[in-house]
Amino acid sequence: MPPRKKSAAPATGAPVSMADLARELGVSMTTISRALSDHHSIGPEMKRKVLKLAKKYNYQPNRLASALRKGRSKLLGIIVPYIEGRFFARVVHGMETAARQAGYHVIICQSNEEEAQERRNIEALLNLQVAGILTSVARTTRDYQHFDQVTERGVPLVFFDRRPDERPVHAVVLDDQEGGYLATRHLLQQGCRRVAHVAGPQYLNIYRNRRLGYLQALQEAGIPPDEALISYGDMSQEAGAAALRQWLKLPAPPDAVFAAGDYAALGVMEAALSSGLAVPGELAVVGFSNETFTVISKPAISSVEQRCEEMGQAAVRLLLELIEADGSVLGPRQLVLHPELLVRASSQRLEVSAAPKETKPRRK
Amino acid sequence: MPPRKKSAAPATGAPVSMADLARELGVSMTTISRALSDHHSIGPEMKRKVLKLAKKYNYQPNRLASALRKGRSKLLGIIVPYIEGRFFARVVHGMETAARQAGYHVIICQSNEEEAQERRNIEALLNLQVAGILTSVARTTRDYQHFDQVTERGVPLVFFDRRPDERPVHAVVLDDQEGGYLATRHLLQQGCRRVAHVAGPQYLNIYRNRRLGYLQALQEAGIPPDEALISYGDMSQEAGAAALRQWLKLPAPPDAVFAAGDYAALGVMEAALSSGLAVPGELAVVGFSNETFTVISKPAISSVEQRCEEMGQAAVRLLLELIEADGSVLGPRQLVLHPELLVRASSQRLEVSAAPKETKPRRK
DNA sequence: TTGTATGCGTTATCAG
DNA sequence: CTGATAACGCATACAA
Repeated sequence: MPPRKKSAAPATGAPVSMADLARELGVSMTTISRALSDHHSIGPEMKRKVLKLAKKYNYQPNRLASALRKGRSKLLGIIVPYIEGRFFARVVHGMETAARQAGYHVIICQSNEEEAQERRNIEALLNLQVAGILTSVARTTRDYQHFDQVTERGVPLVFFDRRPDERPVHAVVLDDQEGGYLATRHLLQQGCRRVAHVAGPQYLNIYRNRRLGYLQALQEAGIPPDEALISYGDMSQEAGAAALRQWLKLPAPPDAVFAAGDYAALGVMEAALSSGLAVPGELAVVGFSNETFTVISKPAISSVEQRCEEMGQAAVRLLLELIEADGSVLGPRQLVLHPELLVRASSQRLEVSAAPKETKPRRK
Repeated sequence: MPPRKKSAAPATGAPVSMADLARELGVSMTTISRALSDHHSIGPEMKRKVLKLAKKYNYQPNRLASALRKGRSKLLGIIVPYIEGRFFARVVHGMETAARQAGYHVIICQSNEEEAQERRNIEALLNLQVAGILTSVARTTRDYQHFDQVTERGVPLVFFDRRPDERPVHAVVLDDQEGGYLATRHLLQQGCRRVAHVAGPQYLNIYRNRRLGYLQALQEAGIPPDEALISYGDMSQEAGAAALRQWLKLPAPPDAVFAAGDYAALGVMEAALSSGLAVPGELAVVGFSNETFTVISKPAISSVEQRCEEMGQAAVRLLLELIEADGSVLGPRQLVLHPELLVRASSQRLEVSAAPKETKPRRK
């Protein structure tokens, strides 16, 4: 192979290093390094010259070398259960945007909801010397010591949406209870008196909290909860439909349903319509997650918006704060985001006088 | 700060280096390095000892140092216009999966459809010494020299879905023309004779090709194309609705519509239904992209599935091939994936005797 | 204000 | 089969 040329020349796409620039200018590498990082001890004269030459040769710093030297890279690791769902895709969108603005880049890993994969991802990210890690715990994770390993190594860790319970961790979460409360209260305000609930797996805190919010709203309205009106399932469309069919057999069937997920809400609604029930007239329905199809379905489904992008951005901001604090942060930092109820046709019983369809039409 | 301890001890989460292991075992770093990378010139005895110690101290290699030394990392850069859409999220899912299986990690960047951002992303990825780059060109990109820069630096580059026209690049794309052809032919086979087309911006090759497929099917059936039956727009739901309203004013309105996107198809369908037209009875509709809502809408919308995950995996496989070939690949490598028409209710005019709703029910 | 020297953790090239 | 040594490109403590 051809020997390295003496004078820096961008003939081919050859990478130019600081040493090359130093040689060319007849100064030391230190000067170059300082000039490029805008160190105060460099004369404006020199600075100009260095920058000019750097531009001329299109100098590009080797971030890896820099990271190796400094012991920390400008990389953030993200571990999500899966990326193709709408929720995580939107969160990652917010994260990438916030990270980029701060000069960081993000490495995406998927755990596929498996603890073992999560463990491997953590290890790999640490080996890549990431500056911090953002993660949403896999469904199957029961043991959390691989997360402890992260903080023990001095790498900041922020959980988002799904966090380990009862552990003092940094986290950004949605107030799911508030979401459940808002949805249920809204149904009660529409005049409904027997509000049923399609609940998700209770070992997941998000579903537990949505259910708590449901109960809170009932209690506030002085309505005793009725376990017969709560259906536990996997939140699928079919689960929602099945739940409704059961409820219709009751002596006093519900006049409203709050489903902890949009697919279940859709299932409820379709089962209702095909049983000849009017929606929202005889059965009002609210879902959760603001999936794309909620706007499109007939009638459009009211739903709780989770502010995914904000969650992503907030998580990155918190992580960067921890990174810059460099271990001097004491207690766990928590950030709770507030959900937003989007009222659409499926729950709109009372005629709203000249009001827009969605209470807060913030989306484009 | 406390001085580095002499003997490697995992008291805190202190990173253990090869030097630590070497000291502990009383051998040289070279031996450690070789034993860990399973070099042939290391005795099985020694190998065992090293591996045991590495496990004991939970040694983790510093990938950055390795990459710096070898001049290439195990990182792949991905640049997508945006990650939160279903299409790119699914593609990235396929990419991450394939990359992980090969021991690589992926860095995600978004261009936000802006050429300037695309340029910055490329620069940043090169500075991170990625082993290769996967990208889908931003809408606004007119100048391609930032891509040339990548290959000039010796870094393999693979385009997916959106590729620069007329340039000899490595690319994995969907056969959009075939998609348009399949959709249109299917409508003709259903007995439709006046098939209209909602087309997208023609400066994007994907929409151009879908339109070509449409024309091809017409020609094959001996039906002369009618420009009055082609509507050009932004593929929004409203654009689809507007197109249909226009067509209904024609002396001979269409009896079928192939829309180059699902949202437009939905718009067409809803406009038709609200004009009292029966779907598929009086107007058959086929969309493109297999969006989630197509299954959910009433009637369910027939659509062309793009095999996003396969595209992502294929792109990664091609990229890895180029990386391992180390510049010895001559001409541009092309890979064309075949779309799949999913026939649902919106286009099903003829009764299919005891056939499943979707022709090839491959999805779960 | 600038330069010298050293090390970050790994791998490759020698020589033994 | 193993070891000493020199890089990779950058950043900093220290000296001038």
